[in-house]
Amino acid sequence: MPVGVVREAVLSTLREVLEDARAAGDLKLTTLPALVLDVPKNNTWGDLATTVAMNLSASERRAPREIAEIIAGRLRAHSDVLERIDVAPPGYINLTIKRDLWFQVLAEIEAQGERYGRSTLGLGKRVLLEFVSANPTGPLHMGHGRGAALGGALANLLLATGYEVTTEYYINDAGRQMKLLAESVEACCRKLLGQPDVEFPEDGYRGAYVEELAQKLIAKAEAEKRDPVLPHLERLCTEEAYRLLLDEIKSDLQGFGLHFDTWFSERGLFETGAVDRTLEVLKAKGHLFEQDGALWFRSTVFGDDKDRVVRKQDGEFTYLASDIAYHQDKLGRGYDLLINIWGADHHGYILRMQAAVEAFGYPKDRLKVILVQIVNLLRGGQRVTMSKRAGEMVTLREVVEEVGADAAKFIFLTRRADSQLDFDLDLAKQQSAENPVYYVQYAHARVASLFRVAAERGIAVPSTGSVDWTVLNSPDDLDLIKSLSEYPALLEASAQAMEPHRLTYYLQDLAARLHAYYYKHRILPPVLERELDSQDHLKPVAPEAGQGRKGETLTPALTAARLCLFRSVQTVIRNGLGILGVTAPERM
RNA sequence: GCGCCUGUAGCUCAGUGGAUAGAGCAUCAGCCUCCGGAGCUGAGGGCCACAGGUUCAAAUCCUGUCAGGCGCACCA
Repeated sequence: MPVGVVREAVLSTLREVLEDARAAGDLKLTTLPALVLDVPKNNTWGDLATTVAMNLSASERRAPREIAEIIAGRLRAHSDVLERIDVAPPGYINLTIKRDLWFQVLAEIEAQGERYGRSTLGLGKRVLLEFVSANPTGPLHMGHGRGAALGGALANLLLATGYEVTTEYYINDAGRQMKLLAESVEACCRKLLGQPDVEFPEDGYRGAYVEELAQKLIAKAEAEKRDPVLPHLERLCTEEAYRLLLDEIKSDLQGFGLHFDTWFSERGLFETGAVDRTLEVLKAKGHLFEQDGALWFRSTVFGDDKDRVVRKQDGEFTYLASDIAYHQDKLGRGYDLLINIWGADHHGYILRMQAAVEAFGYPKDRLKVILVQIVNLLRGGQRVTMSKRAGEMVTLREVVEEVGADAAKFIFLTRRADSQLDFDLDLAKQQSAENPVYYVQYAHARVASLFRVAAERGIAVPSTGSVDWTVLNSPDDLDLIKSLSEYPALLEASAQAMEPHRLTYYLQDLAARLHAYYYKHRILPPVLERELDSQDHLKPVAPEAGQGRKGETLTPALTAARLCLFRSVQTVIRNGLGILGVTAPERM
């Protein structure tokens, strides 16, 4: 598994040493444990640490300390990779990496560029990621936005770690909600056409967008010269209203920088008879029964709390029926894993959907549901209330227009999905360090700016092959490189946990290190005013004239090495932001 | 009542069973002759909700209690 040159070198060394120890009879090693390399809490202890000795203690029936000493002794023969090996109580093995190896990280980043960090962890497994899937009964709101940001980032993350990902939006364009929408719009139309006594459906959709929709439909009917309009209303409202809303959803998502590979229609499931066929399959397998005039799915067999109705007394299918058909369809398309991102208020549906998955003969973990907790919108520190019924809500579009897609996405991804999120509109607009997205983007832009200045002065950013690494000898240099080297392992861990938010934290940390380094160390030689020639062209001063903040002498070799280092940081920030779906600007 | 999620610094939150629990904000004290101050440095601040248990090792796993959020339809 490619997790960067440093970890790969250490892991293979460790593996080799353990094999040798077994061959020599030093250790029994009946099973080879999973080798985990941690970054020690205190960087004076070493660069990487392994707890393998402590984990082996039980099976070897020896003190962890003893085992650690055996492994450490053998590791000391590998001075090509490891500079120092220390055993710390109760059985840590702390490893200090040979300096030369660190600089290979920069060469690796240069060689791989935008591919740096990618891996084959997923082994090409096929994943179907379904998210947003909001009913086309109104505009997208902030909760959808969070699901959208998470889904987009997760898709990129899985793609980067070797999965084959398809993104899909399930359109609930059938059923009761659609009917309600049609009735609501129709009532609105009639009112607009001068029928003041029309009854607005109870539980109908209100809000300004319904009226806008009504106006659009009337305009459309008139444009098609349908006169009178009234007889066409019902058809228009059921056939056209949701399509217009769906178009808006599509354009909102596009404005949010999201792309879906497939749009799957619920209506289609009914039209092709898929729902009927699905129920036939379940019936044949003995998972359905009739009671009180309704048709039930015996989901309790698979661990659900109670059995569920799939066809009501009145003969109509429930939402669950088409949803089961939809999931059967997905399963039938041959994916290794189905991932659904749902709002936390749907958590009660997980068991019954997994029951359906099992009923079709698949393991229930073939379906993984990620629940996203609610978003609280804050303005001026006050909660902005959102009520769909009353039509008061802040839409995703409005927020994106106000704060930008980048800030919105990044903020959505600064929390675990499990955690409720306070979205502070004022903070999101603020362009300062308080706003994490600007902080990270600024790090990228700052490097770009530095390169522009360098170019103006005729200083090229060299390739790693021509750089003398021995000049990068401060702890700050190594700290920065170590952060860069952690990126591939971080991506793998994030993908495995399906937690893109880890990446936002990593990027903030990397950006902070870059800003600190930049402040502390000079990269380009200073230009003194007297060096400006008559055409105002900047000329570099003599190399030996440059003094860094700490009094270090800035040589051309050091400038070259640091430019190279910065390019690597820039690449990693750009790659990371790319996975989050956030742009990496050259200028801000 | 049952289920899911959450409880970590004054606030908002990170923290893949490992060492002395971290970041941002807020507070206080500092840093621009120079590559972008949209930046940097430092200080204070913690019974990781509580109580048991598992483990060589628990903020992390298990059980219970308390508190908050969200669900418990022949709606979607």
